[in-house]
Amino acid sequence: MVVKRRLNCGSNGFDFPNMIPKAPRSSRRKVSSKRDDVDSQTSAIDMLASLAGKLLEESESSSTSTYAFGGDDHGHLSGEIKQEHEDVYSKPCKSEFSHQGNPSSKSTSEDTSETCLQISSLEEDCILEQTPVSDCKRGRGMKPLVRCENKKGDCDSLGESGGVSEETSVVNVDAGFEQGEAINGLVADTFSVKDQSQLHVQFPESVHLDGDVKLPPGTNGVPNGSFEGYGNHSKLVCRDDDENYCKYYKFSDKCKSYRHLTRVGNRRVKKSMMTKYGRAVPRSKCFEDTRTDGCLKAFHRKRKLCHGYNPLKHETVHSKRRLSDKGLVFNSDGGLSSESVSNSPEKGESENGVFSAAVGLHSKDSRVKFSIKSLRIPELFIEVPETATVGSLKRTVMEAVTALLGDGIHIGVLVQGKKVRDDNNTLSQTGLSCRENVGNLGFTLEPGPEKLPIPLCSEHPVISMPTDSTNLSERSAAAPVLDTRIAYLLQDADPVTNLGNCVENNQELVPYQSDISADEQPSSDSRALVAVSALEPEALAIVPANPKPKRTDLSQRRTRRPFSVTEVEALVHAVEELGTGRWRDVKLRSFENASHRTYVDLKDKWKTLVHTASISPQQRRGEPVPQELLDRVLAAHRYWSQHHLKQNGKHQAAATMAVKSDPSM
DNA sequence: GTTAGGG
DNA sequence: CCCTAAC
Repeated sequence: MVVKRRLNCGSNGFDFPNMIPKAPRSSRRKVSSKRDDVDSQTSAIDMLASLAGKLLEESESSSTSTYAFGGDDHGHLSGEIKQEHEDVYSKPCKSEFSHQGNPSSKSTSEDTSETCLQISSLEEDCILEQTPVSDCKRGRGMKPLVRCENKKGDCDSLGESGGVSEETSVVNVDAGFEQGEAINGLVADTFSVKDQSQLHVQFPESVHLDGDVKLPPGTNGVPNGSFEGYGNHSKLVCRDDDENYCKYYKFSDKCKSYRHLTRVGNRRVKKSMMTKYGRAVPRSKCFEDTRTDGCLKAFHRKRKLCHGYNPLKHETVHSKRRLSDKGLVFNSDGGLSSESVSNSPEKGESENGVFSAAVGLHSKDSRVKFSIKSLRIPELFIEVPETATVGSLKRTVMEAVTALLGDGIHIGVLVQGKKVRDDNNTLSQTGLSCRENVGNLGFTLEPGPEKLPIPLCSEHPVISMPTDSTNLSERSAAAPVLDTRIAYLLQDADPVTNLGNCVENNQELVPYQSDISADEQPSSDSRALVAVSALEPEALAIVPANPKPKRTDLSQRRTRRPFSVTEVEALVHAVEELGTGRWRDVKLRSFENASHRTYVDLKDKWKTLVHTASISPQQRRGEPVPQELLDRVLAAHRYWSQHHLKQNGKHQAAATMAVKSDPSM
């Protein structure tokens, strides 16, 4: 049988954690009062659960996986998860998965009595498919195999739809990445983009399951990884005993089936509904905020919530792109680390991530022909919230790649490891006229040079090591406050000398926004993004092939970049001296290097500061601004309000005087 | 291009 | 942060 269920989660696709039922419906209602309307719909999760339940019911003694659910007094689930190492693909599913109400299921799986639950996230929709194992083995994008064992019947969905009362929930997720790279806890393996590009999917520590996840001895999984890769499959085990987390987000509307079931080990977690590069939230669908802290409410209030607006404070999708081990790392928490860029496109290094510029160079007559096999996309590090769906992940990657190749990226040329900066030189002048140069030519993808960010300040001189790819995620995870998006700085080293240096500037990058991207990116040359190793003519077309990234709507709005206290202080100070109404001067005076702060921004910020200072502290949100600063804001505001009046009066008076004294006027 | 103010 | 009007 093939149970195909469209969850209509829009671009959200699946929320794996949410696929695991965890609490009795009764208790869940407590968590979410708006679930009633959901119950009427047979959720895909129920389906999943039932299948998994069946499966596990039968193999409960097999102890391949034990997810003991237990409910606490609050209806929370508790339990432990043990990793299952059996390869679901190498092994036939052991359950019959005959789902009630879907007798047909048996027919298809009759021969083997094996059925796997196949979940495909396609395009805008989420599709759950219950298919025979054989189908499960088909190489498709993402094929999570879900097995659920629901102990104590806490997995109501399981029990309900599957008639199973005791089982364990284990979601085996076949990452489905090319070549079966598995998502592995914090770091998913490479994601092949055009064979060579790599995409590392990182799940922030914050979204990892807490210590209740037990890994069997010998497991090399990440302790708190929500995904543990093994072989070609990543297993996702979730445990939910935290109501808060459960309530964190909930798809409303059509996405009700997706509830966040995982628990986060600590509160440093940033939850995100949006991806950096794309949307974790379907454009046409919104999350239902069930929290009371207003954190999300504020977000939700944004009218463009579902239209690509990125609430940075909730962002956990960290998109980074870097040049192999020494490249750039873009991350969503405002950081961009320009790791030492390999300036020597040596051949044969593609395996370990070093981009190679294996560009075929042929010299015929006076013509030089290039054959670029493929353009390599730099490593893309994308940190997504566990609530992100596979579909959104795909889109995120796609958008990231698209953005990379968009007009925000320029092509750089490397000859013998050196960047050719003079575009006016001929190839022969550059040394590209003979066969000896084959292999010495490289191309890089780099941000446009026209917009170079400038160091804002040195308050957060965070420097990460080139290979410290996890540092960013850790740092973000460790961010004490949800919206600790600091205004990072950037060491604007000379592009040339920058090569080989490790530089991080925490400029926020929004690659999918070409304008922003280009704007934010530090020195261009140091940010060579990609190099090539190529050879397929069509690959070359990649660059021009993406003339129109989906940024039409995404680039509409700039990324929100909350002012840091430091910035506020600088603003206040400037206004104190210059007064309001001279925003351009304020900008030039104190934010000249903050390319992302326009004088309009400063003006707006001042406006909000005045407002903030006027309201009670309880009503304030976001990163708290020292009262001292707010006091100064009010003082300055008052002062200049009067002062302006005086000035205006003077000016008017002066003007009047001038008119009167000047007959020509 | 700036500034001011509403959204 | 966006948009627009006004200068």
